[in-house]
Amino acid sequence: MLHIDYRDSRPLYEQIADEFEHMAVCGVMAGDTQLPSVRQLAVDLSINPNTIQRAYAVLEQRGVIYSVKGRGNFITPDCSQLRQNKLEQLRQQLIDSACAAIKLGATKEHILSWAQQGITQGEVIL
Amino acid sequence: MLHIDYRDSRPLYEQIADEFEHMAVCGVMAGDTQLPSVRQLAVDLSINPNTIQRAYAVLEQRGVIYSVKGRGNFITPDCSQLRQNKLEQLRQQLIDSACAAIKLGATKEHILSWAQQGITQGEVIL
Amino acid sequence: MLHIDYRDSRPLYEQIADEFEHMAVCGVMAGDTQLPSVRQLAVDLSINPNTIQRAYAVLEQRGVIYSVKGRGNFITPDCSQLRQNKLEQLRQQLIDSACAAIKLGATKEHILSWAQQGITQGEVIL
Amino acid sequence: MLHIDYRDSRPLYEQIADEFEHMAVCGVMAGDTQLPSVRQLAVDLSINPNTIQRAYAVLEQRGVIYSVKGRGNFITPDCSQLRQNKLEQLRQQLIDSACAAIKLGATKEHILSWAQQGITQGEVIL
DNA sequence: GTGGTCTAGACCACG
DNA sequence: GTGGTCTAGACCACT
Repeated sequence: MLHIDYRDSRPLYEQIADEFEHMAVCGVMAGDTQLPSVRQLAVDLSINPNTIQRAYAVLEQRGVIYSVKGRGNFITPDCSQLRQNKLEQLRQQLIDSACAAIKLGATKEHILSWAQQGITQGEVIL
Repeated sequence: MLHIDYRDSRPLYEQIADEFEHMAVCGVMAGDTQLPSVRQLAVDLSINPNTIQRAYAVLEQRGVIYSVKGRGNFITPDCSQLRQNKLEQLRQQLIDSACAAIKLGATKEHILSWAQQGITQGEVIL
Repeated sequence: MLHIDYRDSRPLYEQIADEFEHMAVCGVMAGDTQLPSVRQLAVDLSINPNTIQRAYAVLEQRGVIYSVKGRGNFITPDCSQLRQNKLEQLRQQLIDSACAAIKLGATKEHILSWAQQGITQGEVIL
Repeated sequence: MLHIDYRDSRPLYEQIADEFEHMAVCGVMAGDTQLPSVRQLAVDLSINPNTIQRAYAVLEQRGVIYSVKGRGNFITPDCSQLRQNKLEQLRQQLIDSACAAIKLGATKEHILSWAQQGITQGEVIL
């Protein structure tokens, strides 16, 4: 089940889109898997169908899903590109953080220890 | 001079506040340095004074500056706390990036190399 | 066998109709050739018979096929008119593209080289 | 004034977006030119503001405009990339038309004459 | 005043 | 049943 946080400053449609993108790119939802229908998800989350519709439109624009009129929305089969983009984004983010921390006086050892911390944290959950 | 980017999606007041905070926490502006007056900065940037006022309010709320009625706004002298907060924030961000990248299949070596890249990048500019 | 692309944004009935029209106008299917029955094609493509029915209706309306009650659907023998229409359509499309490209600053040489490219591409496949 | 065609099968928001994109890429609207406000254009065209809003969202996603909260929407200054994309699109379209026409029996001379026709048509209007 | 988000409800096209 | 478009009107954030 999706988790929506009304106190989050991000719009609802973006939260929903991000959650599905995460599931798609992580392989939790395989290619060609059908997403819940706009109307069904709307009642499940107690959210207006238009908002769900918008979330799905965003996902289609991002290339995460494809939509077929009269049939439904489905995960795009080839996710390798999506994963690459996501990794590149994370890479840039990590570099930026490290760079900024150094400028604020963090030592090289600090940074590497944080990175190590993130690594073990990521492996544990696997 | 401050740099404002109208094409940035962030609100103007936030851009201005972030720039001042960056200068304060990096030591570019020392403690008790006086900030430009609301009106003066407004005409310099060709921006509504209300926007500047709000930026300063945000900075005061963040503890980056203090304001003295009738005199002006000044950088908070003790920046160590601010720097600590900022570093903690960067640390969490770096850990999150590393963690997420691992989950997407990045290797331990990748992460450490990226961190190293950020370190050298940060040192170069010093 | 017909090729259906569920990720295509065009409706299924249109994809099917276009494929048959293409085969008819190119001579791949000769005049009076019988098309597969609605029910048969429906099971072959795992598609709702209504969709096939609609595709055939579109083709009949376009003049590409004729239907005989109780016998089936057949390619219209005289394809010269269809081919003329199609060519006229392509001609207009090509002129429009060239015209628009010129307005955007493309040179006369560019256009002619593109046209030449299309020509060789079309001849190669023959 | 924009021209909206209710008999066009394309959605209204797409018609509006296309018209503005055309004006931007052709230089009719220079960089940083402000577009009419969402509400104003809505009353001018007697169209719901949401529809205009969506058209503008599409344009922003395409990189044709940028939007500033509280100020308005503006044409993206650097249009060179947009023009390149548009030209590449026209190029592919022209090649496809020529290729298809050849396959339907058009002669090389036909194609070149059509291309020439498009060229002169484009130049005349300049 | 500006743009952005969300809700509610209608209508159409597709399968 | 499905997705897609449009209208009407509300509320919020920003300048």
